[in-house]
Amino acid sequence: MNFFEETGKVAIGSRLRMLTDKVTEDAAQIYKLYNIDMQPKWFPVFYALAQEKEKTITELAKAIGHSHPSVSKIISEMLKKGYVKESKDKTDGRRNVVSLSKKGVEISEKIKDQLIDVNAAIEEISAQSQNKLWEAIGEWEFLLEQKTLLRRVMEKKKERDSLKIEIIDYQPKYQEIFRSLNVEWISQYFTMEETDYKALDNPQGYILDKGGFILVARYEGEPLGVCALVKMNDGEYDFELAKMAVSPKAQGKNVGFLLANAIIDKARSLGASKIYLESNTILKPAINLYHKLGFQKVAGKPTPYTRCNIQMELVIG
Amino acid sequence: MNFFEETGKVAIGSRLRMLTDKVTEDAAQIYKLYNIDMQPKWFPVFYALAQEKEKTITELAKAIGHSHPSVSKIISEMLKKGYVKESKDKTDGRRNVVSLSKKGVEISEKIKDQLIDVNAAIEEISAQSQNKLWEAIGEWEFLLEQKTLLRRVMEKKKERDSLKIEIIDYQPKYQEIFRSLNVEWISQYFTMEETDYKALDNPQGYILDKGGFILVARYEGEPLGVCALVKMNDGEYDFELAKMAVSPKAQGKNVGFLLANAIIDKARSLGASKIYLESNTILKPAINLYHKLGFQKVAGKPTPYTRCNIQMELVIG
DNA sequence: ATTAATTACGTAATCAGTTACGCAAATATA
DNA sequence: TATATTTGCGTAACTGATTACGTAATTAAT
Repeated sequence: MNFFEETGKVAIGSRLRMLTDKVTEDAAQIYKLYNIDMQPKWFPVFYALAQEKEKTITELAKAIGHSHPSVSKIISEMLKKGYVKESKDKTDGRRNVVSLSKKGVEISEKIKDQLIDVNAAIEEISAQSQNKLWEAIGEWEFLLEQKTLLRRVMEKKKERDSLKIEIIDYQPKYQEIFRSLNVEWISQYFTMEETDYKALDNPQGYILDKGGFILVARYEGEPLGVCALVKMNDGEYDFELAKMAVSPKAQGKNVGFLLANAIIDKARSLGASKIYLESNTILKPAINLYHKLGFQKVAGKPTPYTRCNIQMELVIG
Repeated sequence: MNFFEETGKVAIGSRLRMLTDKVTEDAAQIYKLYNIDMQPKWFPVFYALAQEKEKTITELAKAIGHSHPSVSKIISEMLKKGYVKESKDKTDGRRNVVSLSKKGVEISEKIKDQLIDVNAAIEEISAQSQNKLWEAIGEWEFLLEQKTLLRRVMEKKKERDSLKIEIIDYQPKYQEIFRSLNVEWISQYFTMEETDYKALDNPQGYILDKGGFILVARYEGEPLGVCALVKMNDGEYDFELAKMAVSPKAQGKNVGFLLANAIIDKARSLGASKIYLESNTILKPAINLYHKLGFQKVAGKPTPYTRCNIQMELVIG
């Protein structure tokens, strides 16, 4: 089980928490050292009020990055100590405008020395370290703002999954999976049609022998996606992309994208210049995928499928 | 009140907390992404067990840096899920030995991919930043281990206070404070003696005119500490350090140290080679101070004070 | 062999935050 | 003008941690 030993950096969350605790734990005693009767958790609110004089509960919450009930509670505690005073906003009766009381302003005077010393202590630690914590936090905040950890992990997962997916040529043993995967989604959203059965029951005769191709996507050896390139006897298009199906088991693994990409490559290698496809706008993820791949909406082509309500083409560059 | 604007770095605690929150908040969803039924708070325990196979509650608590009740609760939750199993230690009936169950081991297999991806995501963030958070945390942990934030702040306070303290020569207007500060501590711990009154009621005649000195420490203009150097008619010692008194108001401000240091300098500038003093072991802070200044215990000198149970001397280098 | 101190650990109470919810005031919309 | 939506904020319930405390087992000291 020593696999875990190599995955150290996932512990960054824990390490951050522990450091936060260590930095924070002395706070109460530091106030005592300066004879200031204040709870550490009040400080951000206090600080915000000292800077801005007047603020409503919600403004304070936003300023210090807490929820408003948290601020509400803190204010009621500080009120009991007489450090702040409340007053209703004249023009907006919902707002509770909070400001430091005379006693609060006195405390803010007393606290100055403490802030100077704490600041000096932190600067000392910074000066003694090679790596700048303050700046590093800033960078992490920025980077996580740009893209959350969840999103980054999702990308990494997709990347790694892609490596596990192999796209291979159709073989007769895949006829069953080719059929079942397609039947699954077609009958989920629509009903199977005559033309479907022709292609799915006899891919060899109906697709391959006519100059088309079928590709299969395998994930860890298991076939979980299929896609066909049907030769078209048409002056305009070389192939039709059809019978694309991915198992629900493989959802979110990028199988559709890899499969479609491979089939386009195949068409390109065969000298095709234009690919056609038919779909239905109910199938939003599919439409998005086609769009991402460069397909553009076209109209006017006759189709044997009743479920077709959108037609698209891709000009191969 | 824009003073506060300049004291930015005290906010390091808040910034750390917020970053911790941000890094942590996606955790639950990341588990969901991999279809792993686990609460984020279980992970450290899980991880520790995956590395070491068997551990008691207390060992786990130490390993993950939580309190033991916290681990106790987590284990009982994981037990309900069937991820761990408990068993009493045979040789020590108090110990609750915990290990992963079969189901737990299965989860640990499933979780590997997730760890790889999370790790990759964190490495990506690290690679995109100039400042190294991971290393910076390590340095801070080390530095705070060496000396806590509280201790550092205390030092800064002392430094700053020292600057505010001035040591000046005795003037007649300080006779009252010289008397009252000494009476205060003497009568708190002992009773005033004949010799005390002589010196305190008439410092001019009893100390200064005989070739002695008195120094006064002022904190923000207010006299809060006194110390005398009494000329001795003795073949061995030049002066006696006596009547040192610091107001309780100035406790913790290093006044005693500065005062004693100044009086030793005074003696040195007068060509003294040995200073003597008398005290009582009840007065621990005072004895510590004398020790810190280099005074050594001696014995055998006759003394007029009944409260004296320790005698010390300093050889001036 | 008692007695005292220490250790392991579970339960209870507490704490500092959160989310959920509901009321009232203000604002937007029909 | 009536009605719906949004906003401000307080209360309540929950969460993940803590400290405090009690009990039982072990170890040390007399």
